[in-house]
Amino acid sequence: MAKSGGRQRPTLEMVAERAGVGRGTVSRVINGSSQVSPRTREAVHTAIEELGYSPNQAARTLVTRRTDTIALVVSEARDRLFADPFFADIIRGVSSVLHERDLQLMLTTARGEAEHKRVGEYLSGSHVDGALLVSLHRDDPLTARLAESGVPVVHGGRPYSEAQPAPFCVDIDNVNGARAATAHLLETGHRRVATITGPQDMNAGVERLRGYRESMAAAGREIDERLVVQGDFSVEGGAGAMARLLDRGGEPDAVFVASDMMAVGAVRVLRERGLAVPDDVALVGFDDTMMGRHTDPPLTTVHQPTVQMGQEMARLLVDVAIPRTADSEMVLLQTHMVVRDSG
Amino acid sequence: MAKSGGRQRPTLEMVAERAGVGRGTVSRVINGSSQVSPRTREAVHTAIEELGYSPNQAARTLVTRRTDTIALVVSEARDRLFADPFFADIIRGVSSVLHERDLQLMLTTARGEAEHKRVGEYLSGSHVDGALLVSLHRDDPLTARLAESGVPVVHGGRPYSEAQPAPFCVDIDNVNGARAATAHLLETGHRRVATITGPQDMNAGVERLRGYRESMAAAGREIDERLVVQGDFSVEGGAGAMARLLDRGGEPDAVFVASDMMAVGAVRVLRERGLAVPDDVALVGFDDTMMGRHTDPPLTTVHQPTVQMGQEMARLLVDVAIPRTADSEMVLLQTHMVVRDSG
DNA sequence: GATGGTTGTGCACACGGTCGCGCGGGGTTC
DNA sequence: GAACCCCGCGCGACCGTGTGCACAACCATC
Repeated sequence: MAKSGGRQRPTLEMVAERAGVGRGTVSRVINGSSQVSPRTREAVHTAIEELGYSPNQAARTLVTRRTDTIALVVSEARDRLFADPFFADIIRGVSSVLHERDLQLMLTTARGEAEHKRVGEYLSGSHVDGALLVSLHRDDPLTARLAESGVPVVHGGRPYSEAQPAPFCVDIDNVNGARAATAHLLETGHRRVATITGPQDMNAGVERLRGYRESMAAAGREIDERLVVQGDFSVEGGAGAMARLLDRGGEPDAVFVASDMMAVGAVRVLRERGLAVPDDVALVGFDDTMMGRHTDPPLTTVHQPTVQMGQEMARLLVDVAIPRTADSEMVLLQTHMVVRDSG
Repeated sequence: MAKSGGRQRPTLEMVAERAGVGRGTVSRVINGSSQVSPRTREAVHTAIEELGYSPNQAARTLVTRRTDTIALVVSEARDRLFADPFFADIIRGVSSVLHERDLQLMLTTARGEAEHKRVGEYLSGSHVDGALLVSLHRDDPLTARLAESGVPVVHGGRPYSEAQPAPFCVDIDNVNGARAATAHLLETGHRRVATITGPQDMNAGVERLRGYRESMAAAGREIDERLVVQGDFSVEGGAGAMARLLDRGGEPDAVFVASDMMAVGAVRVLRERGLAVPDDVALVGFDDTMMGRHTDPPLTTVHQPTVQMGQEMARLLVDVAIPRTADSEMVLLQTHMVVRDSG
């Protein structure tokens, strides 16, 4: 077409012409700038400046096969996704590292067979240099699909099953955290310590329940199964679980709740029933999200370094998984108790 | 490992060969599939299936100049960004619309001259089809830069100054919302209604203050300037502002707080000083984020349709700004009061 | 059976970079 | 002063896809 439109984006060629050099030289200046005289470089730089040139990523990607883009895939329905500050913190951590490295962040959510298929195809299409997978459930086929197509992947939290390959993985010590939380409730003199678990098709949910059981066993307590109810990490799920817990008649005087969001829901239900926190029922959460700091009472909880988890994931992907400097690496982050007023 | 070095991504050419047709035909089948016989199309489709072919986005972008990717740029420091559930809701709305349209979401944060320059260059580099700008401050040079380079842009919230062009814009009626909140406090019998404002280098901050002033004027109240303190939309900012408000001695018995996050901070400070909410000091927030629902007491606030705002932004960008079916369009969303317990 | 119209397909160029190859010229060494 | 090096740079072949254009094949029409 004719150059009618006027405002044409400048190309390498135009920069080269203006600077009085060849395309290749301009390219060299922009990238590694290996072998080029200071004088020429200067000329090229001013030409770039004057034209307001910026390289066309598509053209570059076509030949280098690098996109300088990382995908963050969250396996949740969109409306649940951002309801939990946990994800916000992950994004924050990931974002900060990618920013240092001059990489872009692509945000994707997917839940269910169909969407996972779509996302899998997309990611396999060399649109991104690698992918970060978060919040995987048991039946998520994404892991296998990506492994097959050779896309570098880092998992946040281990997949549910050992069968799913996760050579690169950043996780927190869920078992230990849950153990500490439960132990805290036991040590503060509570007789009937219940738990509201996370979804049992996620590793984090399973492990936090295991920690609870281990801690109870270590203290020589039998577990009344009426005191174990399942939630889904959401506020409403927590509320529902707490209601069921009370209705079952196990008469808990303390609850280890496997996420802060659920704890928020639990507190609401307790208050509705006229029960005081922590006097009638003590509560310990998990995650230490912003929510817990500002509820009433402020939540005693297990701090997990969520932002750091995002950072480590990004680092592992960019520094190890993509360059393939190792075949596998696992980062395990520790938790610690944050004692506030709820338990 | 680099096993199967032959594991080459299939190209159009390979598909064409397998289907016994020319490259062009395959391309036609994949895209508009305008003029191609059913028999040929079938053959091509099975060839695609068998090879697991997926088009190379970079090559396609290079010639079509379309990336099928939209950028969401949040003009805040990264650590403040996701601390506010407001942004989470925006992302949720944007994401849902983009998903329907088969578009990808690129997430970017930028604060300050240098970062804005970088982001501006990046976005001008035809890496995305358009951009969504959120949380602009007065001095943000991004708007002008992008307008100049011809990148389609939709603003979330009007820019601070009329001088900054924002042909496509989705905003909420801040003035009306603030008016309603203030009026509510006046109508419930409060004598000395103060306000904690948002940052005054942002339009939302300015307008919510204006709504407060208008409402006070309409009720015939003089404004004691000791009752007007500035916050920054954050929890800590709200806490600091509330402390200053109390220290100034204006003796407020109610406060319109220009964001829920600040209200959370304000509640904390009031409690620390032994003041009851709402009995000693009533509070009305703004935003109606998840936080406000679970604080104690639950926050009376001005609901703004944040998710919908994200959706409208995405729609406006994709349906109007990018195809340029109109030169400008402004969407104004209404707020409504949500009366809970804090005021 | 020749002709015209229609439909479907192959061909080749363009998109804007990267990178290896090869060359010219200035500095060094005998 | 000539031979040699090597640094700095231009040149052109790709990367994989979209698309206008020419053309072949087919059917209908006279």
